[in-house]
Amino acid sequence: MKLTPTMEKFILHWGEMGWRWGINRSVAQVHALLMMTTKPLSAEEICESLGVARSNVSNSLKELQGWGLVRVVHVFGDRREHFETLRDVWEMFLIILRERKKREIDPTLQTLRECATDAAKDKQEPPHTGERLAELIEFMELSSGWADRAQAMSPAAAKRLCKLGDKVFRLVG
Amino acid sequence: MKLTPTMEKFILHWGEMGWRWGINRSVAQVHALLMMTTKPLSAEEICESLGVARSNVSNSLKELQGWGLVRVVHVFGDRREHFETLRDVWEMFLIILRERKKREIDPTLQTLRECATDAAKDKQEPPHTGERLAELIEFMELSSGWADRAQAMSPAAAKRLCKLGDKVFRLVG
DNA sequence: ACCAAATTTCTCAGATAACAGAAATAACTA
DNA sequence: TAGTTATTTCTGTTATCTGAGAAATTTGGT
Repeated sequence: MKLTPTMEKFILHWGEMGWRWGINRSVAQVHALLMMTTKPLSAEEICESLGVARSNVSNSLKELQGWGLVRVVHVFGDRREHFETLRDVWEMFLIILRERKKREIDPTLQTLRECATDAAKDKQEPPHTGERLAELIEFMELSSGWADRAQAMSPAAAKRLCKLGDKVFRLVG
Repeated sequence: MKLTPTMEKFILHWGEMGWRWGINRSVAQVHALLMMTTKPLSAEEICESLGVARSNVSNSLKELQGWGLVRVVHVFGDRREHFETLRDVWEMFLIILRERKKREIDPTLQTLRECATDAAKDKQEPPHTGERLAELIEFMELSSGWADRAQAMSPAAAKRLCKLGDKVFRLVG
């Protein structure tokens, strides 16, 4: 698996971007590599292609499987596990949306609600604390609702919705 | 500026969440603190409240001003600069959207396009590389378009759109 | 111009995360 | 069951990030 210059460039950039969004660089790079290859790769091949340690690849693949972005595939005549990522960008997007909602929005909403009830009980608490929290909660609840509806869509429907473009925004002038 | 338990809890959580999205913990904490206070705070006060070094606060505030999330305010009879964040969650959201688009989506789109033209030139490049890149580019372009339209909205319009909820999704069945 | 206060920049230490390599475990084959 | 290969877990090192404190600079007042 010798990488072409184009692939290298893409992998480097994807790693960097993933990192900016709180994803480990190696994890993002493994994902990028799998996106660029059609055939499933063994851990060994990923390792060689990216020039990172075997153990690192193993952990990155586990992480990506945890996100549901990478699947194990078996190849005839080969004991080793092979790995592939989803081929549909839209499906990937919806999965990431679902996971980040579960991992970040839901817990945040819960914390905010706890804070709000605490603030309501505690007489020491200045009144604006509750107000600010209420605004945040409203925002997060609406985001949460959108995320739920979005992830309930098929990838094709998501694509269609995006393509509607201006029509959607015209709903609110 | 003694913090109430509720504020502390919120600040800790916001710091953690910001960190998961690639924002420095202190930066997110300063932001959280400013969200929870109505009156503008001096760097000194922020420093004491959060128990971090003065220099750290200085840098965090610079970072937040770079995002456009924090503004300098002057207070009568006080030489020192005071800081406040936006009071509207929706406006904050739109600003973050705009910034992240500028910092991450736009450069990614540019890199992807460069990769695509490189791949088209290079005869060594397997054909599926170009196909995959084209899919990614389409996705990023649509995202980019949505982000542009969203950031062109007023915060109030954004809120209205979110509240429409199901109606939007029914556009695509 | 000088002094004092405020702010920023610089440097360095500590904490954390990333990663390589070794060791251990598991899975398959004969 | 022994031997081989694949995979994971563990451990220690390296790199990176974070943030404190000092030093330098800027700003404002007299």
